[in-house]
This record gives sequence, C-alpha cells and structure tokens, in this order.
Amino acid sequence: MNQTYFDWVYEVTKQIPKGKVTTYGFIADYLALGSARMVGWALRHANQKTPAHRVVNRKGELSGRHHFRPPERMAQLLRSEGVEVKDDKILYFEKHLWIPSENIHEDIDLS
DNA sequence: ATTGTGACATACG
DNA sequence: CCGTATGCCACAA
Repeated sequence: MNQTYFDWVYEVTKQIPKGKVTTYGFIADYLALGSARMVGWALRHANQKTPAHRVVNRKGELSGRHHFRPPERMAQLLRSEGVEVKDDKILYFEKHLWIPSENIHEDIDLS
C-alpha cells in the first residue's frame, strides 16, 4: 500500500505526548509538505487511535471539535489529560504547546 | 487535465 | 473584535 501524506500527519500526531498540544501549522511545518489546511483535512480522516484532539489551530481554539462525537468530547479528552479548556480555547496554550520540529529526533518510518 | 473542497494561517481594513 | 481576501496543496470526482 502506498503511504500518503495523510499517514505522515497521523504519525506526527501520534508523537504528541499526553497533556501536550500542537497546531496544524507546526505539523505542516515539520513535514515541510502540504499546508496547515491539509493537516486538518487529513485529521478528519483520522482513525480513533490518532489523538487528533491534541491538534488545534494557532489561537489554541478547538476548531475541529465539530468532527468529534459528540463535539464536547474533544475538550473532554483534553481536560482528562490535564489541559485546561475554556470556551473552546486552551488556557495557558503556550505552556502546553509541543513543537514537532523541536521534539522529534527520529525520522518517521513508513512501513 | 480541471474543479471543488477544506479540523488553517496571515494580512489588511 | 469582526469580516474579507489570498495563499496554501493533497485528494476525490
């Protein structure tokens, strides 16, 4: 099976530690391929194993919550990991921010 | 090949 | 703060 851009997005997303979050832009940046839009689009196709709730937009807003069932689940998952969420925004966003390019030291393998 | 579609980001008024 | 415009580019039809 040919791996696609989507698979890379999933791999990066799976590297996000519990209690941390990152943005669509940083992921796109790390991949140096596609764009932030592609990341969001890819995550829409993400399976349940992908912690897509740890990816938010640049303002720290849960812009993808409508794709969760129910939508409140995204914030719920984040809170359960110690991330404070208020009004669909992450509080102390910078404190929880996790940047792929500064934290992933090994290349992602596509098998 | 062409068109439409985005869970975005940035710039501008 | 809000709305609009533009760039972005993989993917499906």
